[in-house]
Amino acid sequence: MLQLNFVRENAEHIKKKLAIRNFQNVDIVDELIEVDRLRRTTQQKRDAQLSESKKLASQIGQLFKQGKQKEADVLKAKTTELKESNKTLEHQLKLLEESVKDRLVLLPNIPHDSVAPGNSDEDNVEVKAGGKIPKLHKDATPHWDLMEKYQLMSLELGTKIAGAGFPVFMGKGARLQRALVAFFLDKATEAGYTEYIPPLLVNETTAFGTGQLPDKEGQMYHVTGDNLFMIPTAEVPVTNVLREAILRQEDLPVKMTAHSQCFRREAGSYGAHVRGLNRVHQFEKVEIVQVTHPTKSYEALDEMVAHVESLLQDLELPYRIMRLCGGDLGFTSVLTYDFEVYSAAQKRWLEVSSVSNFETFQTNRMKIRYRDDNKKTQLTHSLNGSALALPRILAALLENNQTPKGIKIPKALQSYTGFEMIG
RNA sequence: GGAGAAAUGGCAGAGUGGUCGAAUGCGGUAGUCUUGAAAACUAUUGUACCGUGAGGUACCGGGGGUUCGAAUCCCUCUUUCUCCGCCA
Repeated sequence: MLQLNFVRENAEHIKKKLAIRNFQNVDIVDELIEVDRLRRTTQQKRDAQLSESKKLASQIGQLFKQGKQKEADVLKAKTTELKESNKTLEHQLKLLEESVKDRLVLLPNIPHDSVAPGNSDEDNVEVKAGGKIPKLHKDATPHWDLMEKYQLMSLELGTKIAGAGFPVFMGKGARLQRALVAFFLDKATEAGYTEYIPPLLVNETTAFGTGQLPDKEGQMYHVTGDNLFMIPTAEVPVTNVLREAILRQEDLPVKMTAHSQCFRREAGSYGAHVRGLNRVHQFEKVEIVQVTHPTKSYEALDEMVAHVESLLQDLELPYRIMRLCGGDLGFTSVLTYDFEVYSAAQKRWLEVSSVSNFETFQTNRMKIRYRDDNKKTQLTHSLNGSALALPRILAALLENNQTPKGIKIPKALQSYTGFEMIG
Protein backbone atom coordinates (compact mmCIF):
# COMPACT_ATOMS: atom_id res chain seq x y z
CA MET A 1 0.00 0.00 0.00
CA LEU A 2 1.40 3.35 -1.01
CA GLN A 3 1.66 6.07 1.60
CA LEU A 4 -1.20 8.50 1.38
CA ASN A 5 1.05 11.53 1.77
CA PHE A 6 3.18 10.32 -1.06
CA VAL A 7 0.20 9.91 -3.36
CA ARG A 8 -1.10 13.32 -2.40
CA GLU A 9 2.18 15.00 -3.30
CA ASN A 10 3.23 12.95 -6.32
CA ALA A 11 0.07 12.19 -8.22
CA GLU A 12 1.45 12.87 -11.71
CA HIS A 13 4.67 11.01 -11.07
CA ILE A 14 2.71 8.01 -9.84
CA LYS A 15 0.50 7.96 -12.89
CA LYS A 16 3.50 8.06 -15.15
CA LYS A 17 5.24 5.27 -13.28
CA LEU A 18 2.18 3.05 -13.20
CA ALA A 19 2.07 3.22 -16.98
CA ILE A 20 5.28 1.20 -16.96
CA ARG A 21 3.28 -1.59 -15.37
CA ASN A 22 0.49 -1.20 -17.90
CA PHE A 23 -1.74 -0.27 -15.02
CA GLN A 24 -4.90 1.00 -16.65
CA ASN A 25 -6.94 2.28 -13.79
CA VAL A 26 -5.00 5.51 -13.13
CA ASP A 27 -8.18 7.50 -12.48
CA ILE A 28 -8.05 6.01 -9.01
CA VAL A 29 -5.23 8.38 -8.19
CA ASP A 30 -7.34 11.47 -8.82
CA GLU A 31 -10.34 9.95 -7.07
CA LEU A 32 -8.16 9.13 -4.13
CA ILE A 33 -6.90 12.65 -3.82
CA GLU A 34 -10.40 14.06 -4.00
CA VAL A 35 -11.84 11.61 -1.46
CA ASP A 36 -8.91 12.29 0.84
CA ARG A 37 -9.48 16.02 0.61
CA LEU A 38 -13.08 15.48 1.64
CA ARG A 39 -12.00 13.22 4.43
CA ARG A 40 -9.70 15.84 5.88
CA THR A 41 -12.22 18.64 5.84
CA THR A 42 -14.74 16.29 7.40
CA GLN A 43 -12.33 15.37 10.14
CA GLN A 44 -11.73 19.04 10.83
CA LYS A 45 -15.44 19.61 11.25
CA ARG A 46 -15.81 16.53 13.37
CA ASP A 47 -12.90 17.41 15.63
CA ALA A 48 -14.13 20.94 16.14
CA GLN A 49 -17.59 19.75 17.03
CA LEU A 50 -16.39 17.01 19.36
CA SER A 51 -14.20 19.53 21.05
CA GLU A 52 -17.27 21.69 21.61
CA SER A 53 -19.25 18.77 23.05
CA LYS A 54 -16.45 17.86 25.39
CA LYS A 55 -16.22 21.37 26.71
CA LEU A 56 -19.96 21.49 27.34
CA ALA A 57 -19.92 18.10 29.02
CA SER A 58 -17.27 19.16 31.47
CA GLN A 59 -19.14 22.42 32.16
CA ILE A 60 -22.22 20.39 32.94
CA GLY A 61 -20.14 18.34 35.32
CA GLN A 62 -18.99 21.48 37.10
CA LEU A 63 -22.52 22.84 37.36
CA PHE A 64 -23.79 19.60 38.84
CA LYS A 65 -21.08 19.71 41.44
CA GLN A 66 -22.10 23.22 42.36
CA GLY A 67 -25.72 22.11 42.52
CA LYS A 68 -26.79 24.38 39.68
CA GLN A 69 -29.32 21.95 38.23
CA LYS A 70 -31.20 24.41 36.06
CA GLU A 71 -28.19 25.83 34.31
CA ALA A 72 -26.95 22.35 33.71
CA ASP A 73 -30.23 21.36 32.13
CA VAL A 74 -30.00 24.27 29.73
CA LEU A 75 -26.60 23.13 28.56
CA LYS A 76 -27.83 19.57 28.32
CA ALA A 77 -30.46 20.57 25.83
CA LYS A 78 -27.75 22.22 23.79
CA THR A 79 -25.51 19.16 23.69
CA THR A 80 -28.35 16.91 22.70
CA GLU A 81 -28.54 18.82 19.44
CA LEU A 82 -24.83 18.55 18.91
CA LYS A 83 -24.95 14.85 19.52
CA GLU A 84 -27.03 14.18 16.45
CA SER A 85 -24.79 16.11 14.15
CA ASN A 86 -21.73 14.51 15.75
CA LYS A 87 -23.13 11.13 14.84
CA THR A 88 -23.67 12.07 11.23
CA LEU A 89 -20.20 13.55 10.91
CA GLU A 90 -18.67 10.53 12.56
CA HIS A 91 -20.49 8.27 10.15
CA GLN A 92 -19.47 10.34 7.14
CA LEU A 93 -15.87 10.30 8.25
CA LYS A 94 -15.90 6.55 8.62
CA LEU A 95 -17.28 6.12 5.12
CA LEU A 96 -14.69 8.49 3.70
CA GLU A 97 -11.86 6.72 5.47
CA GLU A 98 -13.02 3.41 4.05
CA SER A 99 -13.35 4.98 0.67
CA VAL A 100 -9.76 6.24 0.84
CA LYS A 101 -8.49 2.85 1.85
CA ASP A 102 -10.53 0.98 -0.73
CA ARG A 103 -8.83 3.00 -3.42
CA LEU A 104 -5.37 3.05 -1.90
CA VAL A 105 -5.40 -0.72 -1.75
CA LEU A 106 -5.99 -0.95 -5.49
CA LEU A 107 -2.81 0.88 -6.42
CA PRO A 108 0.22 -1.31 -7.08
CA ASN A 109 3.72 -0.33 -6.04
CA ILE A 110 5.76 2.19 -8.04
CA PRO A 111 8.38 0.45 -10.18
CA HIS A 112 12.04 1.24 -9.66
CA ASP A 113 13.78 3.50 -12.21
CA SER A 114 15.68 0.52 -13.55
CA VAL A 115 12.48 -1.36 -14.40
CA ALA A 116 11.87 -1.41 -18.14
CA PRO A 117 8.41 -1.13 -19.66
CA GLY A 118 7.07 -4.37 -21.02
CA ASN A 119 4.10 -6.64 -21.28
CA SER A 120 5.24 -10.10 -20.28
CA ASP A 121 8.17 -12.23 -19.26
CA GLU A 122 9.51 -11.88 -22.81
CA ASP A 123 10.46 -8.30 -21.97
CA ASN A 124 12.43 -9.19 -18.85
CA VAL A 125 16.07 -8.22 -18.99
CA GLU A 126 18.84 -10.73 -18.39
CA VAL A 127 21.37 -9.15 -16.06
CA LYS A 128 23.65 -12.09 -15.43
CA ALA A 129 24.10 -15.74 -16.24
CA GLY A 130 26.28 -18.50 -14.84
CA GLY A 131 26.94 -22.22 -14.85
CA LYS A 132 27.24 -24.53 -17.79
CA ILE A 133 24.39 -26.03 -19.73
CA PRO A 134 25.14 -29.77 -19.76
CA LYS A 135 25.24 -32.02 -22.81
CA LEU A 136 22.89 -34.89 -22.12
CA HIS A 137 23.23 -38.42 -23.43
CA LYS A 138 20.91 -39.40 -26.25
CA ASP A 139 18.35 -41.24 -24.10
CA ALA A 140 17.94 -38.40 -21.65
CA THR A 141 14.38 -37.78 -20.46
CA PRO A 142 12.43 -35.09 -18.61
CA HIS A 143 12.20 -35.27 -14.83
CA TRP A 144 8.70 -36.73 -14.78
CA ASP A 145 10.01 -39.82 -16.52
CA LEU A 146 13.09 -39.96 -14.32
CA MET A 147 11.02 -39.74 -11.18
CA GLU A 148 8.90 -42.62 -12.28
CA LYS A 149 11.88 -44.66 -13.42
CA TYR A 150 13.68 -44.31 -10.09
CA GLN A 151 10.51 -44.28 -7.96
CA LEU A 152 11.10 -40.82 -6.50
CA MET A 153 7.68 -39.24 -6.83
CA SER A 154 4.17 -40.08 -7.90
CA LEU A 155 1.57 -37.68 -9.20
CA GLU A 156 -0.99 -40.47 -9.52
CA LEU A 157 -0.74 -41.22 -5.82
CA GLY A 158 -1.17 -37.55 -5.01
CA THR A 159 -4.23 -37.40 -7.22
CA LYS A 160 -5.71 -40.38 -5.41
CA ILE A 161 -5.09 -38.85 -2.01
CA ALA A 162 -5.74 -35.16 -2.67
CA GLY A 163 -6.11 -34.19 -6.29
CA ALA A 164 -4.08 -33.13 -9.29
CA GLY A 165 -0.98 -31.14 -8.46
CA PHE A 166 -0.24 -32.71 -5.09
CA PRO A 167 2.87 -34.81 -5.58
CA VAL A 168 3.83 -37.66 -3.28
CA PHE A 169 7.57 -38.09 -2.79
CA MET A 170 9.15 -41.29 -1.64
CA GLY A 171 12.47 -42.99 -1.12
CA LYS A 172 15.43 -41.06 -2.41
CA GLY A 173 13.07 -38.46 -3.86
CA ALA A 174 11.82 -37.61 -0.38
CA ARG A 175 15.32 -37.75 1.05
CA LEU A 176 16.65 -35.43 -1.63
CA GLN A 177 14.02 -32.87 -0.72
CA ARG A 178 14.85 -33.09 2.95
CA ALA A 179 18.52 -32.68 2.03
CA LEU A 180 17.80 -29.57 -0.03
CA VAL A 181 15.75 -28.01 2.74
CA ALA A 182 18.47 -28.63 5.31
CA PHE A 183 21.14 -27.35 2.94
CA PHE A 184 19.23 -24.15 2.17
CA LEU A 185 18.42 -23.50 5.83
CA ASP A 186 22.04 -24.03 6.84
CA LYS A 187 23.19 -21.59 4.18
CA ALA A 188 20.65 -18.99 5.25
CA THR A 189 21.60 -19.37 8.90
CA GLU A 190 25.28 -18.98 8.01
CA ALA A 191 24.36 -15.78 6.18
CA GLY A 192 22.86 -14.36 9.35
CA TYR A 193 19.19 -15.20 8.96
CA THR A 194 17.30 -16.39 12.04
CA GLU A 195 15.32 -19.53 11.42
CA TYR A 196 11.58 -19.57 12.06
CA ILE A 197 8.89 -22.23 11.89
CA PRO A 198 5.71 -20.23 11.27
CA PRO A 199 2.04 -21.22 11.13
CA LEU A 200 1.01 -22.52 7.71
CA LEU A 201 -2.46 -21.06 8.07
CA VAL A 202 -2.92 -17.33 8.56
CA ASN A 203 -5.76 -14.96 9.29
CA GLU A 204 -7.06 -12.19 7.05
CA THR A 205 -5.04 -9.43 8.69
CA THR A 206 -1.82 -11.33 8.10
CA ALA A 207 -2.69 -12.09 4.48
CA PHE A 208 -3.50 -8.44 3.95
CA GLY A 209 -0.22 -7.35 5.49
CA THR A 210 2.02 -8.82 2.82
CA GLY A 211 -0.40 -8.01 0.02
CA GLN A 212 -2.03 -11.36 -0.72
CA LEU A 213 -5.40 -9.83 0.15
CA PRO A 214 -7.25 -8.40 -1.56
CA ASP A 215 -5.14 -8.72 -4.68
CA LYS A 216 -4.53 -12.46 -4.86
CA GLU A 217 -7.36 -13.93 -2.88
CA GLY A 218 -8.15 -16.47 -5.57
CA GLN A 219 -4.63 -17.89 -5.42
CA MET A 220 -4.87 -18.98 -1.81
CA TYR A 221 -6.68 -21.94 -0.33
CA HIS A 222 -9.32 -20.61 2.01
CA VAL A 223 -10.30 -22.64 5.06
CA THR A 224 -13.79 -21.25 5.36
CA GLY A 225 -14.77 -23.03 8.57
CA ASP A 226 -12.24 -20.96 10.49
CA ASN A 227 -11.69 -18.18 7.96
CA LEU A 228 -7.98 -18.95 7.59
CA PHE A 229 -5.81 -18.97 4.49
CA MET A 230 -3.17 -21.55 3.69
CA ILE A 231 0.07 -19.74 3.03
CA PRO A 232 1.31 -19.46 -0.58
CA THR A 233 4.79 -18.72 0.82
CA ALA A 234 6.48 -18.39 4.23
CA GLU A 235 6.95 -14.71 3.40
CA VAL A 236 3.40 -14.16 4.65
CA PRO A 237 3.66 -15.39 8.25
CA VAL A 238 7.36 -14.53 8.63
CA THR A 239 7.12 -10.88 7.59
CA ASN A 240 4.03 -10.53 9.78
CA VAL A 241 6.11 -11.54 12.78
CA LEU A 242 7.12 -7.88 12.85
CA ARG A 243 3.68 -6.43 12.23
CA GLU A 244 3.02 -3.32 14.37
CA ALA A 245 6.58 -3.38 15.66
CA ILE A 246 8.61 -0.25 16.31
CA LEU A 247 12.20 -1.38 15.94
CA ARG A 248 15.37 0.25 17.13
CA GLN A 249 17.71 1.41 14.39
CA GLU A 250 20.50 -0.73 15.75
CA ASP A 251 18.31 -3.83 15.37
CA LEU A 252 18.10 -3.31 11.60
CA PRO A 253 18.32 -5.18 9.38
CA VAL A 254 16.16 -7.97 10.74
CA LYS A 255 16.95 -11.12 8.78
CA MET A 256 14.63 -14.11 8.97
CA THR A 257 14.37 -17.40 7.16
CA ALA A 258 11.82 -20.19 7.17
CA HIS A 259 11.14 -23.46 5.46
CA SER A 260 7.51 -24.18 4.76
CA GLN A 261 5.09 -26.03 2.62
CA CYS A 262 3.49 -23.58 0.20
CA PHE A 263 -0.04 -23.90 -1.12
CA ARG A 264 -1.21 -22.34 -4.34
CA ARG A 265 -4.46 -22.90 -6.15
CA GLU A 266 -2.91 -21.91 -9.49
CA ALA A 267 -6.40 -21.47 -10.87
CA GLY A 268 -6.42 -21.34 -14.64
CA SER A 269 -2.91 -22.55 -15.35
CA TYR A 270 -2.97 -25.81 -17.25
CA GLY A 271 -1.22 -27.22 -20.27
CA ALA A 272 2.01 -28.76 -21.40
CA HIS A 273 4.22 -26.36 -19.47
CA VAL A 274 2.84 -27.42 -16.12
CA ARG A 275 3.78 -31.05 -16.42
CA GLY A 276 5.58 -32.90 -13.66
CA LEU A 277 6.94 -30.60 -11.01
CA ASN A 278 6.79 -27.46 -13.11
CA ARG A 279 3.67 -26.26 -11.36
CA VAL A 280 2.07 -27.89 -8.34
CA HIS A 281 -0.43 -26.94 -5.65
CA GLN A 282 1.79 -27.87 -2.72
CA PHE A 283 5.53 -27.51 -2.60
CA GLU A 284 8.39 -26.83 -0.25
CA LYS A 285 10.37 -23.64 -0.16
CA VAL A 286 12.95 -21.91 1.98
CA GLU A 287 12.30 -18.20 2.12
CA ILE A 288 14.55 -15.35 3.23
CA VAL A 289 13.09 -12.08 4.50
CA GLN A 290 14.76 -8.82 5.45
CA VAL A 291 13.40 -5.71 7.10
CA THR A 292 15.83 -2.86 6.68
CA HIS A 293 16.49 0.82 7.15
CA PRO A 294 15.08 2.63 4.09
CA THR A 295 18.51 3.76 2.93
CA LYS A 296 19.88 0.22 3.10
CA SER A 297 17.27 -1.82 1.26
CA TYR A 298 19.02 -1.93 -2.12
CA GLU A 299 22.21 -3.06 -0.48
CA ALA A 300 20.12 -5.81 1.11
CA LEU A 301 18.59 -6.68 -2.25
CA ASP A 302 22.04 -7.13 -3.77
CA GLU A 303 23.07 -9.24 -0.83
CA MET A 304 20.03 -11.47 -1.20
CA VAL A 305 20.58 -11.84 -4.93
CA ALA A 306 24.17 -12.84 -4.25
CA HIS A 307 22.99 -15.35 -1.66
CA VAL A 308 20.58 -17.03 -4.04
CA GLU A 309 23.20 -17.02 -6.75
CA SER A 310 25.67 -18.77 -4.49
CA LEU A 311 23.14 -21.52 -3.80
CA LEU A 312 22.75 -22.20 -7.50
CA GLN A 313 26.52 -22.22 -7.91
CA ASP A 314 26.84 -24.70 -5.07
CA LEU A 315 24.28 -26.91 -6.79
CA GLU A 316 26.18 -26.53 -10.07
CA LEU A 317 23.06 -25.51 -11.96
CA PRO A 318 23.10 -23.25 -15.03
CA TYR A 319 21.18 -20.10 -14.20
CA ARG A 320 20.34 -16.66 -15.36
CA ILE A 321 19.16 -13.63 -13.44
CA MET A 322 16.36 -11.59 -14.93
CA ARG A 323 15.23 -8.11 -13.99
CA LEU A 324 11.47 -8.15 -14.33
CA CYS A 325 9.86 -5.68 -16.66
CA GLY A 326 6.94 -3.50 -15.61
CA GLY A 327 4.30 -5.86 -16.96
CA ASP A 328 5.70 -8.88 -15.14
CA LEU A 329 6.40 -7.13 -11.86
CA GLY A 330 4.32 -8.28 -8.88
CA PHE A 331 1.66 -5.97 -7.46
CA THR A 332 3.64 -5.23 -4.30
CA SER A 333 7.15 -5.02 -5.72
CA VAL A 334 9.37 -2.09 -6.68
CA LEU A 335 12.12 -4.20 -8.15
CA THR A 336 12.30 -7.94 -8.66
CA TYR A 337 15.03 -10.26 -9.84
CA ASP A 338 13.90 -13.68 -10.98
CA PHE A 339 16.31 -16.58 -11.01
CA GLU A 340 15.85 -19.16 -13.71
CA VAL A 341 17.53 -22.49 -13.96
CA TYR A 342 18.01 -24.39 -17.18
CA SER A 343 16.34 -27.76 -17.17
CA ALA A 344 18.25 -29.56 -19.85
CA ALA A 345 15.86 -32.33 -20.86
CA GLN A 346 12.85 -30.06 -21.12
CA LYS A 347 15.15 -27.50 -22.72
CA ARG A 348 13.43 -24.78 -20.72
CA TRP A 349 14.32 -22.10 -18.22
CA LEU A 350 12.42 -22.63 -14.98
CA GLU A 351 11.84 -19.88 -12.43
CA VAL A 352 13.23 -21.02 -9.09
CA SER A 353 13.49 -17.82 -7.12
CA SER A 354 12.13 -14.33 -7.05
CA VAL A 355 13.90 -11.71 -4.98
CA SER A 356 12.09 -8.43 -4.42
CA ASN A 357 12.31 -5.10 -2.69
CA PHE A 358 8.91 -3.81 -1.60
CA GLU A 359 10.27 -0.67 0.03
CA THR A 360 7.41 0.59 2.25
CA PHE A 361 4.55 -1.09 0.38
CA GLN A 362 4.20 -3.97 2.81
CA THR A 363 5.53 -2.21 5.88
CA ASN A 364 2.94 0.52 5.44
CA ARG A 365 0.24 -2.10 5.61
CA MET A 366 1.84 -3.87 8.54
CA LYS A 367 3.14 -0.75 10.27
CA ILE A 368 6.66 -2.09 10.66
CA ARG A 369 8.57 0.98 11.77
CA TYR A 370 11.77 2.11 13.39
CA ARG A 371 12.63 5.15 15.43
CA ASP A 372 14.95 7.59 13.66
CA ASP A 373 17.58 9.88 15.18
CA ASN A 374 14.89 12.40 16.07
CA LYS A 375 12.89 9.63 17.75
CA LYS A 376 10.24 9.87 15.09
CA THR A 377 8.72 6.66 13.79
CA GLN A 378 9.48 5.88 10.15
CA LEU A 379 8.53 2.98 7.95
CA THR A 380 11.14 0.33 7.31
CA HIS A 381 11.64 -1.40 3.98
CA SER A 382 10.86 -5.07 3.51
CA LEU A 383 12.33 -7.58 1.08
CA ASN A 384 12.10 -11.25 0.46
CA GLY A 385 13.31 -13.99 -1.80
CA SER A 386 13.08 -17.70 -2.35
CA ALA A 387 16.24 -19.47 -1.34
CA LEU A 388 15.04 -21.66 -2.87
CA ALA A 389 11.81 -23.25 -4.14
CA LEU A 390 12.28 -26.99 -4.32
CA PRO A 391 10.24 -28.61 -7.11
CA ARG A 392 11.89 -26.95 -10.07
CA ILE A 393 15.31 -27.20 -8.50
CA LEU A 394 14.63 -30.89 -8.17
CA ALA A 395 13.47 -31.07 -11.77
CA ALA A 396 16.62 -29.38 -13.04
CA LEU A 397 18.93 -31.41 -10.80
CA LEU A 398 17.47 -34.66 -12.04
CA GLU A 399 17.42 -33.71 -15.69
CA ASN A 400 20.84 -32.08 -15.82
CA ASN A 401 22.67 -34.74 -13.83
CA GLN A 402 21.23 -37.81 -15.44
CA THR A 403 23.65 -40.37 -16.91
CA PRO A 404 22.99 -43.80 -18.38
CA LYS A 405 23.98 -45.23 -14.98
CA GLY A 406 21.84 -42.98 -12.83
CA ILE A 407 21.52 -39.47 -11.45
CA LYS A 408 24.54 -37.83 -9.86
CA ILE A 409 24.04 -35.78 -6.71
CA PRO A 410 26.04 -32.53 -6.60
CA LYS A 411 28.93 -32.55 -4.12
CA ALA A 412 27.45 -29.85 -1.92
CA LEU A 413 24.43 -32.04 -1.22
CA GLN A 414 26.09 -35.39 -0.69
CA SER A 415 26.63 -34.97 3.03
CA TYR A 416 22.93 -34.16 3.33
CA THR A 417 21.58 -36.98 1.17
CA GLY A 418 23.95 -39.66 2.36
CA PHE A 419 24.21 -40.98 -1.19
CA GLU A 420 26.08 -39.79 -4.31
CA MET A 421 23.90 -41.35 -6.92
CA ILE A 422 20.33 -42.27 -7.65
CA GLY A 423 20.37 -45.38 -9.75
C1' G B 1 -16.17 -29.17 23.87
C1' G B 2 -18.15 -27.80 29.39
C1' A B 3 -17.51 -24.47 33.99
C1' G B 4 -15.18 -20.23 36.15
C1' A B 5 -11.72 -15.78 36.20
C1' A B 6 -9.37 -12.01 33.63
C1' A B 7 -7.89 -8.40 29.57
C1' U B 8 -5.31 -0.89 31.37
C1' G B 9 0.90 2.52 28.52
C1' G B 10 7.73 -1.44 27.00
C1' C B 11 6.72 -4.52 31.68
C1' A B 12 4.29 -4.74 36.58
C1' G B 13 0.07 -2.64 38.60
C1' A B 14 -3.92 1.43 40.66
C1' G B 15 -8.35 3.50 38.86
C1' U B 16 -15.07 6.73 42.74
C1' G B 17 -19.36 7.71 35.61
C1' G B 18 -17.27 14.20 35.33
C1' U B 19 -9.65 18.08 33.21
C1' C B 20 -8.06 10.05 33.14
C1' G B 21 -3.99 9.73 28.03
C1' A B 22 -4.74 7.57 32.72
C1' A B 23 -1.64 7.18 39.81
C1' U B 24 2.59 4.35 41.36
C1' G B 25 6.84 1.11 40.65
C1' C B 26 10.34 -0.97 37.18
C1' G B 27 12.54 -0.21 32.60
C1' G B 28 14.24 3.56 28.65
C1' U B 29 16.40 8.52 27.54
C1' A B 30 18.93 13.13 29.05
C1' G B 31 21.33 15.67 32.95
C1' U B 32 23.68 16.53 38.09
C1' C B 33 27.32 14.26 41.17
C1' U B 34 31.97 10.92 40.08
C1' U B 35 38.74 10.08 37.51
C1' G B 36 35.23 6.22 35.45
C1' A B 37 31.18 3.14 36.79
C1' A B 38 27.41 2.02 40.31
C1' A B 39 24.17 4.31 43.71
C1' A B 40 21.47 8.69 44.56
C1' C B 41 18.99 12.94 42.75
C1' U B 42 16.45 15.94 38.71
C1' A B 43 13.87 16.05 34.26
C1' U B 44 11.78 13.40 30.42
C1' U B 45 9.53 9.02 28.39
C1' G B 46 2.73 5.84 24.00
C1' U B 47 0.62 5.68 18.91
C1' A B 48 -2.10 7.77 15.01
C1' C B 49 -5.06 11.42 12.33
C1' C B 50 -6.13 16.79 11.38
C1' G B 51 -3.75 21.72 11.59
C1' U B 52 1.73 26.29 8.68
C1' G B 53 1.32 26.92 14.03
C1' A B 54 -0.97 27.47 18.75
C1' G B 55 -3.54 23.46 19.24
C1' G B 56 -7.54 19.81 18.32
C1' U B 57 -9.29 14.64 18.00
C1' A B 58 -9.14 9.33 18.66
C1' C B 59 -7.25 5.05 21.21
C1' C B 60 -7.45 1.59 28.53
C1' G B 61 -8.55 -6.45 24.01
C1' G B 62 -12.33 -5.70 19.24
C1' G B 63 -17.35 -4.10 17.93
C1' G B 64 -22.03 -2.04 19.50
C1' G B 65 -25.15 0.45 23.26
C1' U B 66 -26.79 3.61 27.73
C1' U B 67 -25.43 8.87 29.23
C1' C B 68 -24.85 15.85 28.58
C1' G B 69 -20.27 12.96 29.87
C1' A B 70 -17.61 5.92 29.89
C1' A B 71 -11.17 2.86 31.31
C1' U B 72 -15.35 2.84 34.85
C1' C B 73 -22.43 0.70 33.44
C1' C B 74 -24.94 -2.85 29.65
C1' C B 75 -24.69 -6.30 25.25
C1' U B 76 -21.61 -9.07 22.04
C1' C B 77 -17.20 -11.12 19.97
C1' U B 78 -12.07 -12.44 20.62
C1' U B 79 -7.97 -13.84 23.44
C1' U B 80 -5.48 -15.53 27.92
C1' C B 81 -5.47 -18.22 32.60
C1' U B 82 -7.57 -22.15 36.02
C1' C B 83 -10.49 -26.72 36.45
C1' C B 84 -12.90 -30.87 33.69
C1' G B 85 -13.24 -33.73 29.07
C1' C B 86 -10.61 -35.24 24.55
C1' C B 87 -5.92 -35.79 22.21
C1' A B 88 -0.22 -35.89 18.96
